[in-house]
Amino acid sequence: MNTTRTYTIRQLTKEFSVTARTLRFYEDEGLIAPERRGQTRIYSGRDRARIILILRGRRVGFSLAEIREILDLYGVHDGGVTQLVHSRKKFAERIDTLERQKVDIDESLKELRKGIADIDGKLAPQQQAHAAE
Amino acid sequence: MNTTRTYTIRQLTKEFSVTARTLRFYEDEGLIAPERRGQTRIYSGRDRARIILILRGRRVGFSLAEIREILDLYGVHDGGVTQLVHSRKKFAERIDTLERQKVDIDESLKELRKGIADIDGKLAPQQQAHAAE
DNA sequence: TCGGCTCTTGACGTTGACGTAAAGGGAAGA
DNA sequence: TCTTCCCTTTACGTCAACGTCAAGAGCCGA
Repeated sequence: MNTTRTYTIRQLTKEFSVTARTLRFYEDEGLIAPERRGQTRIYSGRDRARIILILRGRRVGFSLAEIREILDLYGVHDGGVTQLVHSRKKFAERIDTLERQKVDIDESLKELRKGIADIDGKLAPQQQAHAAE
Repeated sequence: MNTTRTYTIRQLTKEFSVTARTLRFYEDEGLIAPERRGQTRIYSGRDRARIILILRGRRVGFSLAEIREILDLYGVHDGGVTQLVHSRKKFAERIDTLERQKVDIDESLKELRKGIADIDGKLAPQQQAHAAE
């Protein structure tokens, strides 16, 4: 396959709508480690995949420290049983927080939809044909 | 009903596991406006309800500025049609971002569960009875 | 009356996640 | 060769969301 495909920093900034500063910052923080051609960074498909995970983790509210921890977990699939059990626990913790978060989101959605319903009620006291956008 | 029930700052900090500094900060930012008995803050049931909304908004990743905007929307149920339509649009925007966020969360959950499955695979190559915690 | 507790208002400090400006290198096209 | 990009590092700046003193007021039981 094209596991040999590489990317420049500029390509990735455009693809993901982030600045070069951001990608360099993630590198400083140890979240990615692109190779170099001379000075210039060369991002592999693996780097790109990690960036996708990082950005999604960010969108769901994880801090970069938490994201780094999760990324590290994916790498530790060797190591002893103790390590594996520990990693499993960490994964389970993240799953729990995300599921709690889904509940919060559903609650918020309920509130917001109630807000819309209230408005629609005041917006169409007599008439009827004005539901969808 | 007991709409007359009031709360001290200390009670609320304990109930919601936040510091007094946080509640005062939210007041400075215009998110709540408790009354005063002399110098001391007296929180009403309505204040408490707003705090619940604020904390939940925070958990789902809204900034305080966004939360304040949403809270303001709930107050503007008067005003002209233009206002109402504008509020409705804002509500709809928030709903959209939350639904996109649910997708992100589901994606993350899939990844994390895959991580657990991988670990379980390496953790029990021969034996079978070792699933739940 | 005196600690001790909780409340208050400043006001400066901190942390995370970058933004932004300065100064320079290398390649490519006019 | 000169200008123009895009790349780099270094380093100080910024913004949100509080934390952390400092200094003082009010009240309550001993």
